[in-house]
Amino acid sequence: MADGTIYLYFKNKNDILQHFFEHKTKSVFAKFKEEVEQAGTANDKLRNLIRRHLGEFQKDRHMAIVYHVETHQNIRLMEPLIKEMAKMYLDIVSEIVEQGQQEGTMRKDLYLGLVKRYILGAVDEVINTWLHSGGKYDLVSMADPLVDLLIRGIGNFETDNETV
Amino acid sequence: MADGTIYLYFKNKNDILQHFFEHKTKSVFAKFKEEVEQAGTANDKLRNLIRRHLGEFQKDRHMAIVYHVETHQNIRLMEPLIKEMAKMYLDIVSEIVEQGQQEGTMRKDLYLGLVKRYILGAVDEVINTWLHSGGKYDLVSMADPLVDLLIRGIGNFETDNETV
DNA sequence: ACATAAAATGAATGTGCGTTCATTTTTGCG
DNA sequence: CGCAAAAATGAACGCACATTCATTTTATGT
Repeated sequence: MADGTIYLYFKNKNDILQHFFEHKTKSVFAKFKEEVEQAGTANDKLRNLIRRHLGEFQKDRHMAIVYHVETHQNIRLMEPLIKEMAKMYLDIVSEIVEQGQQEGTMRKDLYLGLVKRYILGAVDEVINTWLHSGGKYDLVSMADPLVDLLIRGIGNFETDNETV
Repeated sequence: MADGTIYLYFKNKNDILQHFFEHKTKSVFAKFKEEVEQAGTANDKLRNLIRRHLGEFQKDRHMAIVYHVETHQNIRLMEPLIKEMAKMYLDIVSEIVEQGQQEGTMRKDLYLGLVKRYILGAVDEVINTWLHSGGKYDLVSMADPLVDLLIRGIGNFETDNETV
């Protein structure tokens, strides 16, 4: 494809990014929701979500790079779209956490906005590290240890009371 | 200051960033270490570290912006310096976690490399959200709730056995 | 096979940003 | 002051990258 060809289909670079993200976002979030629906417990939903999140970014490195550059730019070309994505992620996380709270498996005293940043931040950093390693190792294998951290934290709170 | 003046002191833009980060990194990590030394328990050290981390980024918005843009660029101008910073952060986190493990307040089964991404990712995301909000609210006030999440996670593991 | 429309091409142009350097301004000292 | 050295200036340059458009290539229908 020649340099100018793309301008027959898109207005400018911003427009290209806009359409690319809009398309990709729809497709990826549909998959996220699928994963969440397929699982029963909130913990399983979170695990599936993050596995899929890492999986999709591993599968499409170009998307991963553009996403990471764009979301951390000072002046973002696609501010509204990125905000919409953040909102969608918040919704998914909220749904999972609220279910977990009803099940009694997740804490009641959680500020959902912060939990979303806590989860998305950790996932993004894992992806970022992977990207800058040149994508040598399997990204999805990070999912389970990461989810374990997200749910249990780094603190040690003995689970069994069998200490006699 | 005129456009060209800075080139009397630095070779090029890369050189400017290099020196800026080198200087800033030294100063900030010195403060981090101070915070860690001042606290007794591992939990307190982590809380101090993150308070100071958020505090320093809040105090110097320009640094925060450049840091966030640079560390997420595809081709990073200062790859080695950024890697060095990541290493320093890993060292601090490792030191804290290892102390916590000896105290019995932190889990023994932790992969330190992942814990570093888990912590740094969450902190970075909190800063990123703050930056894109225009820095309207107090960033440091996020420290305590965030540390609580990092240590305890989002899972609900009843602490008291007084049920009955 | 030919005509016409549709699509693609890539050289040329515009633009923003990093960088240079001849000139101007400021500083320090007798 | 006066004068030389040091520092600062900002117009001008160059380069990378976004964009345009006259021309060429490909597709479609009769």
